[in-house]
Amino acid sequence: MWLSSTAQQAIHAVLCIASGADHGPVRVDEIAVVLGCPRNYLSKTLHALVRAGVLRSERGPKGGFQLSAPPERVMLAQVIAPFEPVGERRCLLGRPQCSDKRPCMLHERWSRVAAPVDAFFTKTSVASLLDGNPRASDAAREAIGAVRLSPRRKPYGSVAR
Amino acid sequence: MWLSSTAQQAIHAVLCIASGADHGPVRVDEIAVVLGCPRNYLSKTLHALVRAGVLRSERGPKGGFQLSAPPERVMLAQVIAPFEPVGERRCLLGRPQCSDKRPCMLHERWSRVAAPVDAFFTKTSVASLLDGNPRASDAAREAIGAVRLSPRRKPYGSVAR
DNA sequence: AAAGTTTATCATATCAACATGATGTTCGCC
DNA sequence: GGCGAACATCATGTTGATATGATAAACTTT
Repeated sequence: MWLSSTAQQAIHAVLCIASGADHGPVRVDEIAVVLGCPRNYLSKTLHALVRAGVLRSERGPKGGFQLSAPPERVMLAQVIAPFEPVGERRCLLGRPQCSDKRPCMLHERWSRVAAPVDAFFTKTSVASLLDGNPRASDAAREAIGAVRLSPRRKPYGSVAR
Repeated sequence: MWLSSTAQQAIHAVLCIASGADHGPVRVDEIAVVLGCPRNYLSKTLHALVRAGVLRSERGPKGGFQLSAPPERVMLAQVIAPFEPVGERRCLLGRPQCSDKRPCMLHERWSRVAAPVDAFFTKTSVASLLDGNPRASDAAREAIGAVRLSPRRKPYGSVAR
């Protein structure tokens, strides 16, 4: 249930990128280490976010990924949209015809529960996650593995594992 | 996102069985026609529900599937449990360590949205879906394809498509 | 006991998500 | 211009959910 692992990866990566923004672009390899996920697969995921207009990427030295808009304006829904249908109507029985007009037996009750979930994704910004959350701010930041890097130019391939 | 197609199938099938209860056991083939799904795959799904204690099955003529408890006591959570982790803690970032003690940046906000979803599944009974729902009762019943059968012994293979 | 109906199960096929490795492309820097 | 750093992409592999077809097992009726 819930999000596919790719969508989770996308959110996690975007949070990494946003939290490392003051150091300039963040590289795939850094993110991959933090997330503990395969580099090339992550690369594909990030590129999908570039195509979706959420991120900007630059190649070459000093390259990497950045948010393409201030974090206040980047919503979780945008981040997971390329990987997961967000507001799309889903019937718990899988009936394609299911709608407000032609509801299934579960439709009304389910809608009341599902709507807040949609709202969560469309209304929660990346910024609100970074600095919002008064309690557990530092702990969570640590927990997520905020990119504290960054003696850039550290010896290539020195994976902290 | 949401339920796997197998879990949807399970809910739909259980509603069929419950709504056809007064005619005795409901056969796989009938359900398969209503759901428009492959017979053998459905059979496997239903058998999983038998193993889970949600259904009882009988073989041979006059056989089929029945609820193993009155519909008031069969909750949706039980129905989807064999196919989908229900109350299991899920972190939006996929961090296994994520918990109330060691929350990720999203944990608290997400929990507030996710908890009602869990509650929906654990608190909604099959019975409440069949007769509850004052409005749209008949329409929904029709829409779901309630098993109105049932001149049992209708010519085998007469698919109403 | 034989025939017919129904669920149970096994072997296998298909497809999409997830993942890996090799190679191409663009950029900054000397 | 040439080198190396970084993203981009391609070909391929792995895995699990979904599906199919054949066969076995259990039951009812006669």
